Amino acid sequence: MTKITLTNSKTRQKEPFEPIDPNNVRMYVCGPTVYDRAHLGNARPVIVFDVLYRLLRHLYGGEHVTYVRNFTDVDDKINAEAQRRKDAGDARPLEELIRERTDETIAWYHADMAALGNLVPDHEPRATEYIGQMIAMISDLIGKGHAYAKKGHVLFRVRSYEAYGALSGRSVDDMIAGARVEVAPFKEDPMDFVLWKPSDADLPGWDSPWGRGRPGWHIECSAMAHELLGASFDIHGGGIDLQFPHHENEIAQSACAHPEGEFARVWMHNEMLQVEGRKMSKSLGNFFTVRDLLDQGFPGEVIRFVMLSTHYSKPMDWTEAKAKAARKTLAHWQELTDKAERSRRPHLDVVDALSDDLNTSLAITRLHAHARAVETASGNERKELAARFLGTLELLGIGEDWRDGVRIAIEAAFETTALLDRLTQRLEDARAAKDWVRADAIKASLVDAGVQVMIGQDGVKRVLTPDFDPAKLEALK
RNA sequence: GGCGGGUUGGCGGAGAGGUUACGCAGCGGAUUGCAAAUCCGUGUAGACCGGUUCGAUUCCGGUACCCGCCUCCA
Repeated sequence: MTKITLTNSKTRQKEPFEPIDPNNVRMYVCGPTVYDRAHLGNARPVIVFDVLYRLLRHLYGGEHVTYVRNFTDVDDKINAEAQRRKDAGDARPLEELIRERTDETIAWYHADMAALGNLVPDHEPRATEYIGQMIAMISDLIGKGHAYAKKGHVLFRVRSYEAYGALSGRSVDDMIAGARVEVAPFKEDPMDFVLWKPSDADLPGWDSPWGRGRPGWHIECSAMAHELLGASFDIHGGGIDLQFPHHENEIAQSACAHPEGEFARVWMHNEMLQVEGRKMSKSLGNFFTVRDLLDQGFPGEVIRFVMLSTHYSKPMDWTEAKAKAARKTLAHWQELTDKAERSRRPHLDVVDALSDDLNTSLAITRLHAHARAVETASGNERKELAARFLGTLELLGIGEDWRDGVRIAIEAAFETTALLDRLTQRLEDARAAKDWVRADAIKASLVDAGVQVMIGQDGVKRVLTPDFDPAKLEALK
């Protein structure tokens, strides 16, 4: 079987991947805080780890892989949004407003991530549904001397965990010297972090041994990962920005609470996304959500393709030029696989590329070669190659809705098929009559409306391009 | 200050210590009524300075510049 290698942040090395249990390969990826629409940067880890999920499913079997991605629905940004609505005159209790906000954000997230061609993980736990497990874990940590309660807070005692900082390559002393730590009077050590914090009356809270309060950010992942995947599991993923402090703290909590396990064996971090060479930020005016792009007419698949064209370990630069090129490539590939059946035998060299630390860029390179092979083949061989090509694309989550020909769907949607047929017939007639002036005029107007016209041995073939404008076509009646 | 990523031909972007990456664009050709699409061919790349080596863009050291994280952030 194909062997996977993955770069493990924990060891900073590319290592052969050996699942703890090949019959149940387990991965956990940090999901979104559900206070607003997912931005483009949020989409990168989702797409990257979706490809990993697909690869694992392909190699180990769909029923032998468990993928967990959480929703963080306890957070001060969520509280602030709910409070804003309350201040705006909504009379309902805050709890209800929060639930409404998180519910609607999760629905958006599902829609947007589906539009990008991502599979839904096997479990999508919400933090609020695991408060009991978090409280139990915190109590356990206190019992073991790794945490302490003070003034309604519970803090993790960083000095009690020797390996703290190993994942991110930092030492506690260096970080304190670096001085960017919050000093709070109730902390034994400035690096200690919050496991539990008190909530006043107008904040969401749960009863606990330390009074009414809410969990700190990091504990949820430790609690949910343990509940759903056990004390040891295979892969933990997320953005590189989470490496510290979030993942470092997760490790500390989980390792101390469950010393019998090893928590995550392999840690994977994707690099950040940039936009036209700059950090995406509201202040630079280049901030946009996935939904913004979709609404601007970028197909989800194009966004996905651009994301996969850069290796996950490198900064990814989103540019319109890349999107344009991706659109062109995908249009061609779609044309190649039009009406093809999907084979279940993907090309091995692409599987190999993905198995080599998820080298999606190399996988795409190899797909180009396969595309050419389809193009140059004919008859049954072409049919077979097209089927395998389509089956290979599935590993990248591309082409899943091409099966019946999106082209046909679009034409039907615009109710232009009949009109197109008529115009095509007119072109055929003009050609048959060798009336080149008329033929050229018809062709030019079709091209102007965004219809690609291809004249070959067996007549006129037309393909709708992304620039297709039904209004212009109507004008040709 | 600490930690990390990057620097490859016009643009994007990989692998490999020595033999063509690949894609887009460009150029030449085939094909075509003309086109489009496609196919074939075509690129004096590897920030800079040292080192290791028979040989480095690839390994090692240093320099410069760009980006990010260390505070909520994927």
